[in-house]
Amino acid sequence: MERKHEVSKAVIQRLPRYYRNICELKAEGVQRISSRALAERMGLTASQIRQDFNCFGGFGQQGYGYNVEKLKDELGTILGLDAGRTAILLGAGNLGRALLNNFDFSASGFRLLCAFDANPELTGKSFGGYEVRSSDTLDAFLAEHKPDAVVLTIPRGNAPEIACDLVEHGVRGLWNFTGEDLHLEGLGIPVENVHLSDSMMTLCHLIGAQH
Amino acid sequence: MERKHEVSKAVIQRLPRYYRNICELKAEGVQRISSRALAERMGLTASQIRQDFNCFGGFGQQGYGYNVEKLKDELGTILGLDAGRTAILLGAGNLGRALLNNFDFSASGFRLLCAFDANPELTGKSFGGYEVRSSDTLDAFLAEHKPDAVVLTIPRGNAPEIACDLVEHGVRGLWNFTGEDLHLEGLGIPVENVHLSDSMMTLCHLIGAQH
DNA sequence: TAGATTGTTAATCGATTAACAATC
DNA sequence: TAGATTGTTAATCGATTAACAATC
Repeated sequence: MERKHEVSKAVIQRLPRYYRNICELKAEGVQRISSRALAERMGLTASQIRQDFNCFGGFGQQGYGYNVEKLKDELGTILGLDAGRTAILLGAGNLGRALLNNFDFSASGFRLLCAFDANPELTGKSFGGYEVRSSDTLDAFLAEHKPDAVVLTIPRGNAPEIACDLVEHGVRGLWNFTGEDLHLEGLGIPVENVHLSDSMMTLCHLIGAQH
Repeated sequence: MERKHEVSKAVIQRLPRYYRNICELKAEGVQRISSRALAERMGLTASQIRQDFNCFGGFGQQGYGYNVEKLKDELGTILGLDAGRTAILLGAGNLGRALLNNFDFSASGFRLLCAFDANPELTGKSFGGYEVRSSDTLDAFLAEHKPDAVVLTIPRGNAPEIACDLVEHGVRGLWNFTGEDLHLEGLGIPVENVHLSDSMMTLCHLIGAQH
């Protein structure tokens, strides 16, 4: 279970997809699966799957394969889905409200505590069951509840300053939708910069590149 | 401008990010930039940038660097943003409506024609200026307007069948939000499978992996 | 036991980086 | 011209695949 050396970024980025597929298998009632069968299902090679899993210590069994239930638990633990992480959302505009209303935070390992917005008209309202509080109360909230992560759905502009400020107040990770890439790896703070348009542009390119 | 051999997936996935940064530079009034300066800004190496750009033919100038305006145009053309692609959206539920209301399709190279939904209560309504039509009229619409891409925001379940059906009706690319990975590369159809939760799970893992 | 499939080492492949001649 | 910076080839690095001994 202890990982040897550093696990490469390529492997880590495949973990959620593994987890998703294993959850599907479990839902389908499958109890065990070989690297070969999983590879076929996911469009990977069996070798790669075994290499990837072994970054975190072997949890298969020779001659048998992988127990689906156990694998799901192991992957969930590696991803930290059971670590009880907490998050808040900053910026309850269109995008922020869409996430509050629709995104299943708990399925991604986070308990969302509440949202914050500078617009006083939103204060006290709720979306998706999450209360919007005044930005004025943010610092006090951070000090008291120490959320692990912040979902940044504020407009771009002063995003870098706000991000630094959050980190200084103890925030340990950012899910950044501002459109402005943030890089706090130097501070040891992971950031996921989300750019939906990147994937749509890639599609645009690939459509043109069709033979 | 003609590309030699096949351009690797790694390069293609960096294109939107290049484009974004070059647009920012142009907005800042910068007229030329060297691979070195761009590398510093983006956290890459100058070597990689030159290699990447040269996949599509050199558009720099020795001793000078890259002209920002020209680079923006070249990257835009490579991405196909000026190719006049069209798209429709299928499934005007919460997620579909959030995209209709908020996502800037034209900035990603697509003119969104309209949306479709099976729910008759939505027929005729508009979101973000896009009309929702009855799914019953979809096939006729596809035959007449031949959109290049479909934004799939229907619930998962029969997504694979619907995807195949769309492709048979001439659709050339999918932006897939159903949560169920679609792989139509075998048919030569590019698909962008979007999983927002993957990035949130990765963040969850990385927060736990902090030293 | 025999068959199957893992864990792990070695080989291959591809992508990134370094170096430098070409040239603006 | 001299200086700067590209385009491109060669070297390095890392990730993927193949192979196989270990073992359930």
